[in-house]
Amino acid sequence: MKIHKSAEDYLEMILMLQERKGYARSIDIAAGLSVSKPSVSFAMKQLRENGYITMDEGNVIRLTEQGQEIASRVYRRHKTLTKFLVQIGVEESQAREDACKIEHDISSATFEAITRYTQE
Amino acid sequence: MKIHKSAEDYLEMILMLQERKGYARSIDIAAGLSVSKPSVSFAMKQLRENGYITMDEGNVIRLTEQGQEIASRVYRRHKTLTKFLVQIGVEESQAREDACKIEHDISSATFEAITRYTQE
DNA sequence: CACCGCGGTTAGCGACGACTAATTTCCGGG
DNA sequence: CCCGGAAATTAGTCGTCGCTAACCGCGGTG
Repeated sequence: MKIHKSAEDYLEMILMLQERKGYARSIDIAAGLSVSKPSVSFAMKQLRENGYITMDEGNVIRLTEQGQEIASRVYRRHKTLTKFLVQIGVEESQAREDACKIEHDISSATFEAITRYTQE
Repeated sequence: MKIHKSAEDYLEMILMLQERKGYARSIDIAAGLSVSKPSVSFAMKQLRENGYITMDEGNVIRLTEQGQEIASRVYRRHKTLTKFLVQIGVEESQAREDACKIEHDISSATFEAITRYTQE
């Protein structure tokens, strides 16, 4: 399975919810990403079938090792990009919004260059 | 009509071809973007119907004022982003590739911040 | 003059990701 | 015990974007 942008977004949101609330359910993801419940349901089915997440009886979603890896990578990019944008003068919420889109597109070379810049 | 990423790419490529070769035909666009002829044909139909381009009897494609505006904006972003990435240490061809994706996503606020940075 | 190739187009198909509407399942309170 | 609400799912639809196969029209050349 190839991981698409939307799948990365879903995995990232699961991680964010775990940090923020301690758990993640489909409904929370729908709210967090402003998509409909069925969209989340379908996406979770795909992620489940491909071994990126598990769902227990209470419908709580957990990341598998594979899922965790992707989620972490995307989330790290998200934070770094946001920080970078703020640093060059973009307003916080705008920075977050743009980071959200860019995080899926850039090569690791570019990400590393930005990381380097941000740390200076 | 809402202009999508793909439409932006087509318009940008038309502008690039005009600069590089003096004219743009569907077949050149297909080669430039690595897509099939029918994909270009269909895209040109949309752009034509929505007033972004014209095609003369020789099938040469020209940008209308509206089309020119979008193409220029995207192209400007493309160049600025590439320059920026190279500046922070990304290898040229990688920079171009990443710029190609980012150019569609960033807000004007972010673009302006990057422009500012690049000029310093 | 007949043929071939190039460029463009039409028709038909598939993947993906979103949506709405409707159904299922479960749980807590009256 | 029954009902209502919350969460998840299924079914069905749509829009975007790509593709292949097949066809059209035109111009140059043997």
